[in-house]
Amino acid sequence: MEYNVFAKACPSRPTLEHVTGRWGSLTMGALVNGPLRFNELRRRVDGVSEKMLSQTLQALERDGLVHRDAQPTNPPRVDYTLTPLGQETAELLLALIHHLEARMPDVLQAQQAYDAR
Amino acid sequence: MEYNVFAKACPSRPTLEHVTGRWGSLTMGALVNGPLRFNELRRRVDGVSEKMLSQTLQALERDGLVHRDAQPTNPPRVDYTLTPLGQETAELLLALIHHLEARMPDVLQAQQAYDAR
DNA sequence: CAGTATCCTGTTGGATACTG
DNA sequence: CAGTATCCAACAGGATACTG
Repeated sequence: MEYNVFAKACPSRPTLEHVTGRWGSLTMGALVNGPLRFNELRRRVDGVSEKMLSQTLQALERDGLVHRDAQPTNPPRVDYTLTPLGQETAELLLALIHHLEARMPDVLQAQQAYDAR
Repeated sequence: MEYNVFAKACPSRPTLEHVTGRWGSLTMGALVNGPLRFNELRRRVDGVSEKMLSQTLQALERDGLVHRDAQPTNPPRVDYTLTPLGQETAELLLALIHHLEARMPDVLQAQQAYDAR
């Protein structure tokens, strides 16, 4: 069986969207250096709401990319970790992110040229 | 100057969203093997509407990732190409896409285990 | 062919309040 | 702390019709 993300109904497409989506990519990226708790993640992923972070983590957990470790203590403590598959994925994502960050001067220049037309 | 996509106001964040967004990633991926015309792209990126493809291409062109080459003929002919920066970016994106496609069996298994809880 | 314009619906997603 | 529940505004995005 071949998976092809360019096909509308391929099951890989939702997963790609979870990984590359607005909050998915930043969440994966934030976890690449080790486990984080819910509110630590919220602070790292600047701008995310509780609701969206929760939804994002659930989708990534369901895809087997993130592992959720809840301690039944009071107050509760939940650590989020990348699974091995998630770690590999996050590293590819980070390569993309770092590449874009490094080339932002070029991007900004292109935007100015475009807007000046 | 340092760019950091995890910061809410960093100019790199919109660009990351263009590249990784629902249609951006597929559009970049479709162009990695060479130029395509508008309707060729539409067929490759299964499910995209004219409107979204047009918007996506404009955003990517503004970021300097895609080059738009319009011939003033009748009927019109427009070729979309990746810029050198776009080509580098698309290759990193493709690495991610291919990795996910290859690991989809693991993902589907994780989803089933999650849903069975 | 390569779009743009318009309309309209569904989803995204933020704010707020509340729970274990 | 780590969420869930609810409400609502904004926007994404599809369908259709039209233009150069």
